[in-house]
Amino acid sequence: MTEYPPFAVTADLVVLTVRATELSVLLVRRGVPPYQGRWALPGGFVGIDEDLPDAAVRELAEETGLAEPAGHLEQLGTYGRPGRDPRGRVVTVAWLALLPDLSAPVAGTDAASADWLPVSRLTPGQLAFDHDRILADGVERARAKLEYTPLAAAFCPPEFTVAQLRAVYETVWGTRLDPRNFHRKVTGTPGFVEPVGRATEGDRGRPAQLFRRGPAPLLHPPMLRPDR
Amino acid sequence: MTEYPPFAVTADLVVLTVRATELSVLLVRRGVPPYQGRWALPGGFVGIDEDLPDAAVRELAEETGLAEPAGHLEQLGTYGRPGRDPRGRVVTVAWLALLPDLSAPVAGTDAASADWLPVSRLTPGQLAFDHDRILADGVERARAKLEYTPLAAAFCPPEFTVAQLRAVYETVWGTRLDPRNFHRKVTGTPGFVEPVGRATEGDRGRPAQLFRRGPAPLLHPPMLRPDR
DNA sequence: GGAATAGTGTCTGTCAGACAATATCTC
DNA sequence: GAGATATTGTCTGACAGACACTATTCC
Repeated sequence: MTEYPPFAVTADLVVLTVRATELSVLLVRRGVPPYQGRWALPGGFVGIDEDLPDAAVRELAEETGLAEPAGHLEQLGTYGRPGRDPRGRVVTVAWLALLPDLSAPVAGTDAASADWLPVSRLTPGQLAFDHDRILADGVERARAKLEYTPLAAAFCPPEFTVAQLRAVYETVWGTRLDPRNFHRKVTGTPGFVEPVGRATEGDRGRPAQLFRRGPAPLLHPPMLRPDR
Repeated sequence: MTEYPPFAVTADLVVLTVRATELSVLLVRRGVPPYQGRWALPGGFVGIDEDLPDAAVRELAEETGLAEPAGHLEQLGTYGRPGRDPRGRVVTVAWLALLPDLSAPVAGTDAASADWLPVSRLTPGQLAFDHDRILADGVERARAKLEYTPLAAAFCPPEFTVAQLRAVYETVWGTRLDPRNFHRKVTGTPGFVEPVGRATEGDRGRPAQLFRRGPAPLLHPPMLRPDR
């Protein structure tokens, strides 16, 4: 392999969640140069014998203390502009993870502090490397995928109400949706959600039915985003 | 950089076109091991100072003798399973290109022979490396994108008729579409296509109006694929 | 004129947006 | 009961599928 230009390959993660009406991203504060002290996407180098998805799952587990089963993980894209990392030629494979609100403090094994930050409160140029761009691409991918996949449920706990699911759409899209039309759409699309048979208790108002994520891989017809 | 595991990075291309009612892919016959004599996606190593999109454009130009302007090029995904390349740890960034039918023989600078092969006539396991999988992902991406983008026009020459555009959809999707409903949909969706003001001549039947690709980046509402 | 292809108009069913009405809880 | 939230139902307009019909060319 000495005949081919040597690259380093990293796996970086755009981990999104919905908490308290804010779309938030998991960021770590860098403890070492380059970009020491700056916020960055969690990630790290891919092992020479490690498969790419395995590296992403490993980094996710290391940074969130969470195994993958809940939520959703998919490849987002690969970023490799020369000069994007001052340490050398580093190509990063970025992954998009959608998780329910963990609320519990993020127990990363890394010494560096990690925290959830609302996407709306980040300013361009605030993140290390080209992570602004990667984050923007991840958010846009998530917004688009809510339209034609049942992936919004990945932001919810295993059992959720229609209102919780609607809050996900409203938060990620930054719009308001009519609760009645949304309810009809969600419960009327085959395979989107499945009724659990139980209802919430103790909240204000009429108890809401609980649902689980359904088996449909795609939404037909899609959930339409207002405007556009 | 000696502290990080060394990878080789390649750029591979899924170049699709529509010719004579067949969705076809540009393949090269490998002249050297590994997989000598087998068909493979065109591609090659990324230079140590070369940006990833530049490498894709360069490979496309080398293999097709064509500058990019016509058609469409986007990143498809990155494949890096250990063992996918017997030469060592090679991660490949795959790109999807959609081009009009060049018809002219492919004038690649590579000595290896290159040719267009109908996607439908390839059998699993026929391609080198994991290129079967990459090709399948590319075809699926193209099929999906025809639904919600005006990208079908990337398969057409700069000026085209509604019937030509319909033939693209029918070929890529493998379905038949009602010419009258299709015409209404295409001409009625703002920004999909723009009339040139001239018509075809010399063909059998009533002359058809010519159109150019319109400015809309997305189709709203989408073009619906029959069944599903 | 006949065959072929382009384009328009009509009917109907599906579905989204607007919103009234009802159900069932907490306080 | 008042307030809040969930759920059902109704009306209407947009649009896709089916398909009759007209327009314009080549032969």
